[in-house]
Amino acid sequence: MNLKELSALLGLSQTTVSRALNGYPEVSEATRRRVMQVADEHNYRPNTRAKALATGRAMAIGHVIPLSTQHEMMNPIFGDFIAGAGESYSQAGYDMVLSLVADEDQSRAYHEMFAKRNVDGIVLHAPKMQDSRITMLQEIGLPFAVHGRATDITTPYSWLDVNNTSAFRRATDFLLDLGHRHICLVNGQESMDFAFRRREGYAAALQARDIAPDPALMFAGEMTEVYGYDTVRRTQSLETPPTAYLVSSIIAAFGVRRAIEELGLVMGRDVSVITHDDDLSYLRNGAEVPVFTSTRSSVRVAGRRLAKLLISQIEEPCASPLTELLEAELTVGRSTGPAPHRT
Amino acid sequence: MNLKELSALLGLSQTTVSRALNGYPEVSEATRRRVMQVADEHNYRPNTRAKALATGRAMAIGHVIPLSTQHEMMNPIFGDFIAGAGESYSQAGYDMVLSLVADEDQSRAYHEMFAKRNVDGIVLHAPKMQDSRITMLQEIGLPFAVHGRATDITTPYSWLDVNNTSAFRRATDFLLDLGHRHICLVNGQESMDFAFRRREGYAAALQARDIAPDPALMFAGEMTEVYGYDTVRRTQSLETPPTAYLVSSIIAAFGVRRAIEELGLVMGRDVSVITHDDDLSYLRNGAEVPVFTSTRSSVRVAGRRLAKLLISQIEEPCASPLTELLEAELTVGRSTGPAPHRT
DNA sequence: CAACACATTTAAAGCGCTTTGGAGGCAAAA
DNA sequence: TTTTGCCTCCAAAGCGCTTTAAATGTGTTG
Repeated sequence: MNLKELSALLGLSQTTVSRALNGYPEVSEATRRRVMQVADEHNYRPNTRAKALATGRAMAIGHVIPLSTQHEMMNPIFGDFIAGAGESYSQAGYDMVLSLVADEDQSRAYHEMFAKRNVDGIVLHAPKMQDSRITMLQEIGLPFAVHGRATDITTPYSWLDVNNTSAFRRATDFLLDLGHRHICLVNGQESMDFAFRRREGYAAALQARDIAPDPALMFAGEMTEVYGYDTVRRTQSLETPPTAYLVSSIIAAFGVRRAIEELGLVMGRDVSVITHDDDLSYLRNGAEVPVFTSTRSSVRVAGRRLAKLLISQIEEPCASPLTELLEAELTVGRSTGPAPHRT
Repeated sequence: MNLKELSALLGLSQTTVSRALNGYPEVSEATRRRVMQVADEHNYRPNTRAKALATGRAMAIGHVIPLSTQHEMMNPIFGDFIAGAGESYSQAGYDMVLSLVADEDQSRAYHEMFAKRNVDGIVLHAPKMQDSRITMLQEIGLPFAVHGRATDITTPYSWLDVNNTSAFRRATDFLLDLGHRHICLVNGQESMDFAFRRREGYAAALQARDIAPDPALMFAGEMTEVYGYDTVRRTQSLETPPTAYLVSSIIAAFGVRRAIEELGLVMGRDVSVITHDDDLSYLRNGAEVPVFTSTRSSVRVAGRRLAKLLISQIEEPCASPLTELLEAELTVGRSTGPAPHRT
C-alpha cells in the first residue's frame, strides 16, 4: 500500500492524504479522521526512502563502531548504551544504523555516512584525549555528539559524560577517610579520555592529603577479568601491598575479588575495593546490598540522554553545542572497610 | 556533490555516469576511467535514499531487539554477534539498522519495518520453542534468518544454530566418563529454544547410561553471575551434592567458580565444571590454558555467517531456505577432573 | 556511396513521498 | 450582485537516483 493507492481508495489527492497524515492544518478534521482510519485499516506506512528523499531528513542516526584493535564493540558496556539510545530513538521516530568498520577505515566511514546521506547525525564512541574524529566531523559538517569528551579538543562540540574526575576523587577520599594509604588504581587504557580523568581525580585526592601517587600502584589496561586478577596477584606480593583497590570496571573488579579470595583474604576486611559500576543490566552489582562499594552511573541512562541531546541538536541545527555532565553516585557496599593495622 | 553536478562537471549525461559507476558494459573503458577518477576526486557517493528508492533495494538489514523483559539486548553475547554480522554487512555493502522495541511492540515493529521498506531483510534473535514471530514474518513476506531455531515451527525457514544438543550430550558424556554421576545442569531459561535443546542433550547422555535425570539437579534461569553462584550454594547443601556442573554460559560459570572457591573446594579436583563458551571477546576463557573445560562456539563467527546466509537469501529470493548447523568444540581446561570418591 | 550493425551516449520516465502555488466553493462583507 | 477572505482541496514539480527506449556517431560491408 502506497500513498497513491491509499488516496485513490479515499477518493482524495495525494496532497491531502499526506497532509492529513502529517498533521497539517489545511485539512478538515472530518477528512483527517477518515484518512487516519483508512490508513490504519490498511496498515499504511510511508516509504522511508521516499520520505527521506523528499524531506531531506533520513530519520536515522549512525553509530560507527571500530571493530579491531580497540575492541569497542565488544566492550560490554556498549550493549547497554545502545539499549538506552535505542529507547530515545524509537520514541522520537528515528532509526539507528550501526556501521562496524575496521579501525583504519574509520575516517572513510564517517565521510561515507555523510556523502551517502543515510543518517542525520552520528554518535561518537570512546573518545581519546586528542581525538581526530571530532575535528573531522566538524569539518564534514555532519551533526554529532560524543559519549565522553576529548580533553585536548578545544573547539566546542556536543557531548555527554560522567564526571569521572569527581567520581574517582570522591572514591579515593572515601578510602583515605577509612585510613587507607596504599591505594592501587586499576584503570582503563590511558589513551582513553575517561581513564585519564579518573587518574586525575585519584591523584588530586592523594595530593590534597600530601600523599605522592605511587607509580607502582597505578595500572592501566584493557578492563578484563583477568586484568583485575593479575593486578591483585602482582601487587599483593609487593613489600607493602596496597590495602585498597580502586577499579575502573565491574568486570575487572570480579577478577580483583577472585584474586583476593584466592589469597585467603576477605574483601571489605583485609582489602577494600571500590569499583566504577556502569550499572550493566546483566552484571548487577549484587541484589539488595551491593557487593561492591562503587561509583555508579548507568550507561544505559547515558545512552538515553545522549540520544536525546543529539536529536535536539539535529532538529535545531543553528543552536550552539549541548553538553551534559552526569555525576556518579557513591554507593557503599560490603567491599570497603577501615584499613587494617599493619602487623 | 550529486549525480547531476557530477555529470555536468564531466560533460556527460547522468545516465552515462550512473552506468559507468555501476559497472554496466555500455560504457567505453576510457570514459569509465575518467568518470571513476573525477567521482573519486570529488568524493562522490550516490545518495542512499535516492538509490534505494530507484532500485527498490534498501541495502540494509534490520535487527529487532526486544528491550524489556527478555533482556536480549543486554545479553552480553549480543555485542559479539552484532560485531560478526557487521563484518559481513560492511563487506557486502549493507547497513545494519537496529530497532530497539519494548516486548509488546515487537509485532508492530516487524510490520513497520516491512511497510516502511527501509530494510531488505531481518535477523531474528533468541527464538523460543514456538516462536510466533517466525510465522508472522513468513506471512509478511520479508526475508529473514533466525539465529537459533524454533523446535515447534515446522515450515521451513532460514536459520543458523549451534548444535546445542550434541554439544551438551558430549559434555555430559565427558563428565560421565570421568566418573561423575551427580551432574547439575545450570541452564538458561527453558522458554528459549537453545536451553531446551541443551537439556535434551544432557538428558540423552544420562539416559544412555541408565541414569535418570534428577529434577533437583536441573536449573533454568537468566544466566547471570549471581544465578551461577546461588545454584552452587543451594546444591552443595543437598544430601548428595553434585560433583559436577554443566553450565550454559561463561558468566554464570564465573559465579559457579566463585561459590566453589568460597566453599573451600577446588575446581577440577573436588568439583568439575563444564561451561558453554560463546568465545566472547571481552570474557576470554583464560589465556593459554583455558580456565574452564567448555563447549566452545564463537558467537561472533555465528553472526558473520548468519549475515552472509541472509544476504544470499535476499539476493536470490526464489531459492529455498538456507540452514547451517555449527558444531561446538569441546575444549578441555583445568576445571574438570575425575569424580572424587565419596567419603 | 548507401545500408547496416555496432558501440556509445542521451532524454525522459519513474521510484513514493513532500510541498509550492493555485483553484474551487462558500459565507460574510461591501 | 460583486468582492473579499477563508477553508479545503488539488495538480504538478522536485528530491537524486536507475533504467527503458531512442538517438547519435563510427566503422564495415555490399
